[in-house]
Amino acid sequence: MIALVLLPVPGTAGFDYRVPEGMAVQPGSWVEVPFRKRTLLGIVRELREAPEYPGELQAIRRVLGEGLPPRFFPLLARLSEEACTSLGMTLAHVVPKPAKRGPRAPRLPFAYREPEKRVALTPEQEAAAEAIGEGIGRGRKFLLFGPPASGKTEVYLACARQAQAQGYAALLLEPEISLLPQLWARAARALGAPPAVYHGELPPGARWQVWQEARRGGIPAAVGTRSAVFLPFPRLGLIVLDEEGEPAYKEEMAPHQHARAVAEARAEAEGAAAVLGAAAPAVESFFRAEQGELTLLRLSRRAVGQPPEVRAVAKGEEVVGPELREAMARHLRRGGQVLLFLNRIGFFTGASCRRCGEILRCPACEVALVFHLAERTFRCHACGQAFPDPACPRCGGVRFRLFGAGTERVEHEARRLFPEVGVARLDQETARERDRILSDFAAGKVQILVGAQMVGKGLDFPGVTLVGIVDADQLLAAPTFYAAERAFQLLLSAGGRAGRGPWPGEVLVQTNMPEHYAIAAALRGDYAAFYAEEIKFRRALRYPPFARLVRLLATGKRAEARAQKLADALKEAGFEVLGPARLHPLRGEPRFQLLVRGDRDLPLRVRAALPKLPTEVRVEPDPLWFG
DNA sequence: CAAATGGCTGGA
DNA sequence: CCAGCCATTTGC
Repeated sequence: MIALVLLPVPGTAGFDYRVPEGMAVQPGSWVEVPFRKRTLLGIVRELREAPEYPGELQAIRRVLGEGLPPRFFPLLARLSEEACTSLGMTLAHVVPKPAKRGPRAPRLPFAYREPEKRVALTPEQEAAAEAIGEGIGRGRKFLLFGPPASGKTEVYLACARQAQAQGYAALLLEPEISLLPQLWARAARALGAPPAVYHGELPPGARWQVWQEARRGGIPAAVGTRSAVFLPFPRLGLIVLDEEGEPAYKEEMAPHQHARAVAEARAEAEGAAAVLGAAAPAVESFFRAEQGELTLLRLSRRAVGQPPEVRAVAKGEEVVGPELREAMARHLRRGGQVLLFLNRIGFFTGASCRRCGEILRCPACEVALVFHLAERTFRCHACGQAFPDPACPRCGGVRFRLFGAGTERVEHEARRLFPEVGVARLDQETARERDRILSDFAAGKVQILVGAQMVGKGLDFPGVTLVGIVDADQLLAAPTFYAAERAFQLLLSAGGRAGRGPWPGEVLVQTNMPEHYAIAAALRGDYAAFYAEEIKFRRALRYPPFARLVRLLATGKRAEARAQKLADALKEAGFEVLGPARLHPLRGEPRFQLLVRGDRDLPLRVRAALPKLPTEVRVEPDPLWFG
């Protein structure tokens, strides 16, 4: 007997190995095999009578358990092909490896108390849950569109209960780990038992254990992040993507899959109902709902609290301008809590030489260095290198004019302005203490919480009455075709953190472009208005959903020549190619990027046109970022 | 991917 | 003429 084994090696369809007599191997098994002078783990793709490989075969050393039910191969093979990577590489990233150490209990959510919530559904929620319930077992796909605090989670949980009642598993996804504890706590109560937890930061033992349990059919419900979208439930009834427009659902590593696409493919293949939930859906998803590819379900109003009052105020020289300061004072005086949101970390975000004006940059990455006060050092945010004592590369000067504001500076400002209240900061730098910070905030030990990304989303603190967006304009400058969509999403969801309790909320947006359509629509909480403008722009410039894109990133010493060669070859083959464009180098490595534009089957056509690619070129279908 | 191979440059 | 460097090929 011969086994075709998929190994974590690029550009191969697998390797033939002999199966020793009596060894229990089946498609999907993890096996240990000799490979050159080392030992590798691989997954058996299929068993054959005769080898395809003409040479001498080696034998499988041992079987380490079951990895993946074979019915998943076609989906994963398609994702691999679209990203021009091997199925073996994809499996190595997607399927947890057998863990030697005994499984540890998954680390459970932080210990703040989940506030009691009303359980009865509104008629709208009821109707949505019913429609989705009918899609269970039928592979239907839904877009659940409702403003912040309109009770989407209640609908998800009602659907999960229905799935369970019919003997199906329910999978509930969030874009970030930080959002899992609340969902987990609510699901535990709504479903009568705590759901399993699965995400990329689980220790290997726990990962393996949860995956195996799911495969054996022993898990009725799970919450997780994008990596959980592959959990191999034998009977999957429901997959929910909460905040489906969040870019965190897109995997950065090959095969660069989007959890939404995987969820939909699984819904089609396994008959599960797929629910994409959002207050600000991806433009692409809303468009698909309009086209009838997704069933649109609307929740029209808040089920909890009342809509916040949202205002734009001019962004002047000060980090926290006078209006925002006044509003903070007012809310704090009344006992409210304040969230301040800024999407950049560090203290000063730029430095220029006092003698010659040169901007201080990372010598290996060319990006502007950011000053961090706590560490008393400049840092490159591309490669992470620290520069405690930089000198101007042009004139040797050592005095700098520091400018720009990151979360650390906002925190500092908040402490200076309101010395009598507790201030905390939650961003990448303090993420390790996330649980403690959020518990302190929930307990009222902290009144002002300053944060980046992770503060804007999902968190549900009834005491928050004021949300301040420190710099809305910066969101629009991102290097992506969907900067406006992202800005709208972030403003709306950050704003949705205000007024979730009994007290009315207020949102202040510091901006110098209050008339920009994304900001203006976000101020009114008007997705329809935003969508109407954005879809015109996408159509005019032929961006998704009116085209698909594939990004090719060439790195290494000969990146430029390589990118140019690829561009020429693709143009020759009739593709529409944008670039090559030079990106800032990373750790001294040059990077050049191409974008290819085309229709539905673009990734496969690109793949067919580029039979063998060097490892220094990565291919990313449906990219979101071009930086 | 990491190791092995093959083709070219350059040194004496 | 071969060490050293690169790009390319190979592994089963």
